[in-house]
Amino acid sequence: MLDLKQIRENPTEVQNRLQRRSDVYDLTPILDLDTKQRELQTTRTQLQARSNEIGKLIGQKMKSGSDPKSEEILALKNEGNEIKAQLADLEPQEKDLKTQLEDLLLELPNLPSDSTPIGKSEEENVEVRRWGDEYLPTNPHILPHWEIGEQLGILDFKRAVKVAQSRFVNLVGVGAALERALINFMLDRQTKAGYIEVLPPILVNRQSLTGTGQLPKFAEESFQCEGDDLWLIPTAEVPLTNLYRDEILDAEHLPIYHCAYTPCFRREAGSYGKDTRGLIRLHQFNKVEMVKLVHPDTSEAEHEKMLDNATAILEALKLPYRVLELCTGDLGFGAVKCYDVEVWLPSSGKYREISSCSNCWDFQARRANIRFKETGKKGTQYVHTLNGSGLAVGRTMSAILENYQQENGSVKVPEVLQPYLGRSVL
RNA sequence: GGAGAGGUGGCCGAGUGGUCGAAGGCGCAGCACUGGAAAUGCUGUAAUGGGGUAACUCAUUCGAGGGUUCGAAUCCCUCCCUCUCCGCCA
Repeated sequence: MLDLKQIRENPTEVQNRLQRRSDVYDLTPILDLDTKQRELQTTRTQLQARSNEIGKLIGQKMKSGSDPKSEEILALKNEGNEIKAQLADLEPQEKDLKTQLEDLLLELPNLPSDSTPIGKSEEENVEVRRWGDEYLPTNPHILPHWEIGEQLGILDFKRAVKVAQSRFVNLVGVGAALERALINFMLDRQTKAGYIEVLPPILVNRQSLTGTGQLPKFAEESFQCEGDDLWLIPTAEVPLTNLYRDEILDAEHLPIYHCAYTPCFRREAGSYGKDTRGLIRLHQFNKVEMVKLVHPDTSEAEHEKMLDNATAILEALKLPYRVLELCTGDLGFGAVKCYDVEVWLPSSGKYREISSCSNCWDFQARRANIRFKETGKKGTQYVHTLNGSGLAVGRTMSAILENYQQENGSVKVPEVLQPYLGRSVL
C-alpha cells in the first residue's frame, strides 16, 4: 500500500511514477475521498470532544453529591443526547468514506524505483549478466524434459490428470527422490547463508494474503477453500512475511532472514495456452523461498545479497543462467525493484524464469503493519520486505533433465546432488 | 464437536460504570552517585489519525463488531482467537 500522506502531498509525482508501469492510474478519486474524510473527521472530533467534556462534567457533579435529577444535569444529558444523534449520522458516513479510500489504496501497485528500466512488457527487461556458458550442453539431441521424464518413468502427467486435473504431475520413484534431494540441497544452502528455516502453514487467511498484496486484486489467482476463509498459498512469501504482521519489532532484531520449503498453488487463470506441457507451469509446484525483513537503509544491499543466494544454487548445480532486471511494465504488483533469474532450457532454446527476487520496500509492511522501533528514535517505522525464490524446485528439475541429458538418453546427476540422491545417473 | 477459563501498553500484570491511556513491575532512555562500571536513587517512556512552522492540541484504540448509558477496559449480544478437560483423529 502506498503512503496516503505521500499521495496527498505529491500527487503528481506519485501519479507519474505509477504511470511508468504502462497502465492508467487516476488518483483523483483517492484525493477527493481523502479530503472529504478529513473534513468529516474534523467535525466529528469536535462533537466528540464536547461529548467527552459533558461526560466528565456530569461525573464530577455526581461525585460531589449533586442531585441527578437537577435541571443542570438534565440539561447536560440532553445536550449529550443531541450530540449522540448527530454522531450517529456522521460516524457511518465517515466509516464508509474510509472503507472506500482503503479499497482504492489496496488496488494501487507499488512505485517502481528510479533505477528500474522503463518498458511496456517483458520484452524490455534488461539483462544484467549471464553465467555458465561453459556448461551449456553439447548434446545436439536433447528431448524436452517431459519426454525424457516420461521415458525414464519419473514424470507421470497422464495419471495426475485423472487424480486431479491438467497442470498437475506425479513424480515417481527417482523423480520423487530427486525433488526431495533438491529441496534438501536448497534448504541446506540457504540456512548456511543465514536464513532461518520455517515450515509454515500452507493454508492462510485473508489478512495474510492482503498483507503481501495477493488480495484483493488477484483473488482469481488463488485457490480458496469453500466454507472456510482459508486459501492455499501461491508462494511461501505469504506466510513468511506475515509471520510478523501487526508486530513492532526491535531494530536490533533486524535483519530477519527466513527460508521455507512449501508447495505453492496457483490457478494460472488466463494462461490457458501457455506452457501446457511439462513442469514449467503447474497448479501445484514446490519452491524454496527466501524472505527478509530489513531496516530501510540496508534494503538495497540486502536485495543484491538475496539475488546472490538464489544464483549460488544454480552455480553449485552448474546450470547456465542469466539475470534480468525487470522493466516497469513487467514489475510485480508489490515490487519497487525486481531481478528475475532465468535458467537455460535447451529443448526450447530459451532461458526460463527460475527465481524472482523482489524488494517491496515498505509496501507490504504498510499493508501488514510490520514496524520496528529504534532506540532513541521517536515513533515507529515500517520495515522493508524482500522475497526471492531460492529456487523453484520443479523448474530446477526440468533444467537438470535437459542440461544433464546424455546422448544415450540417460541423465547425469549434478555432482553436488549425488550425496543427497545416492546415485550419479538417472 | 461438548464443558470451563481467558484475551489489557515493547513485554508481564492490576483494574467490575465517572477526571482510566489505564496502578505496579520488567525493558528502554536521561540524570545523580562512581576513576569507570555494576548496584542504587530520581525522572521520563504507547500506537494511530486529524489540526498546527512549532510548542502543542483534539480524537481513536484495553481481541473484533454491535448494543445499553450523558459516560464502558468494566454491563449486554454476536463473532474470532488462546488455554485446560472430555470426545474424535494422523
